[in-house]
Amino acid sequence: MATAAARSLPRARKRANAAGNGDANRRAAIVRAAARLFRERGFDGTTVRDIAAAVGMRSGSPFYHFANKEEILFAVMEEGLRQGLARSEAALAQGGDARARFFALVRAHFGILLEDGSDFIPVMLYEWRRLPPAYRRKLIAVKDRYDALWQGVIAELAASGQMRGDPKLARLLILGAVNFAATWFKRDGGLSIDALARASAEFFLAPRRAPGTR
Amino acid sequence: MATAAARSLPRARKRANAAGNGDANRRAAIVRAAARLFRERGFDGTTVRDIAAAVGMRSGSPFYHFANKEEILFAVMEEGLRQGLARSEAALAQGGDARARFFALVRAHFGILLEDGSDFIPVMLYEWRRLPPAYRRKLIAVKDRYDALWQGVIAELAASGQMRGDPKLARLLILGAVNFAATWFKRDGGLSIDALARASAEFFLAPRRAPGTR
DNA sequence: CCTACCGATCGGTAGG
DNA sequence: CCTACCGATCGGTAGG
Repeated sequence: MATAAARSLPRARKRANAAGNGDANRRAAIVRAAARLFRERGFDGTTVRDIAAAVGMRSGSPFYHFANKEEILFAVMEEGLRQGLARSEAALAQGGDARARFFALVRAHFGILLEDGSDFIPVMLYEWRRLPPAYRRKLIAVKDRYDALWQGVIAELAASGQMRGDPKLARLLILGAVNFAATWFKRDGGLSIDALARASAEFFLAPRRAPGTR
Repeated sequence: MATAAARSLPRARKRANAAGNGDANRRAAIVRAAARLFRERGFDGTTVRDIAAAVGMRSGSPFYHFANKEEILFAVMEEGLRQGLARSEAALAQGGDARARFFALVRAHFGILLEDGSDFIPVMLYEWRRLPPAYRRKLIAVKDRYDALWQGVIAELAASGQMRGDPKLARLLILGAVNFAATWFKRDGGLSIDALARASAEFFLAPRRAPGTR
């Protein structure tokens, strides 16, 4: 998790971390504040001074924790993928048939996008181009694992006639539809995240045959 | 179309336009170049110098045509909506049943997002937050007209059992899925825009009953 | 539309 | 992690 960051940090920082003091908490606070600001104002629209002020530091101090601004962006996205994978795997671990697991995955992903403090994945979706290619490569492997979770469930649904079309296209369309909710969903709009997830999942699935019909 | 810009432009510019010379061409060239750059690098990642250089001007010259950088962004989005509305209305004007018009609308929108030189609407989708609120208000009315075109066709499909779920949610999910293709679709990927549009529209529609079954 | 320029801001650093 | 600072860049302008 800290592999990429560790390579370019000052020696003093590495010592502090090894000593097990509270340094990691400050780093996590920076990442959290940066995620919120990057989501609200974009990467280029957020200054390192903004991030520092949000955690009560002076303007130069974030560079004690990160070699440069891009590394903060990388840390935000890495944290998003970590949380997203953990949450999605937990959803799938509850078991049930393909339909139930699909519901759980849709609900988990809406949560990652729309719940309070869930700024990490939206930043990854909307600021991806700002991340230098060298950093991108490190995240793509993790993104692929995330996509594979979806692909597995969708392929299962397709095989049993519960979802139409090519499974890969289905995955891209479904994830696109869900991801775009980050731009239009308002929590005070009367629709809960649970209800949104349920209705969306139903929309994507082929209608279930009522028992006793054929 | 030029209403918003005209208010804040230098007097010399207004005179030139009224005289009917080629000034408008230079302005259009700036908007086109800005659209491409904003899409590639984002609004904050693009400098006015970049835009000027792309059309063979010196760094200060775009300000002869636009009062400030935000006004260039506004012009890009305004042009995108103008083109998008014209193209969508043309698609609908071809007539046919609701299913055929839905296909035409999906195809038109994919074109607006994915064809060469179609940078205007992607900029609107991905740089919307960068546009100052006063400018946003002017565009929302046009955006609403665009949404209404989709809502009409989708409501018709829903009423005839060819689309499931709440029509408004269906519109948001479908447009989200289509819009997100701007981030993943590669023209050299072997899938044509036509084929993508056909397969996607089929995915969203409830299965058509085969003739002779019930 | 160009020349020449300015004030402000920003990412980043040295040294403690 | 702070103080004090720098070099570069950027949006924008005056005057022609």
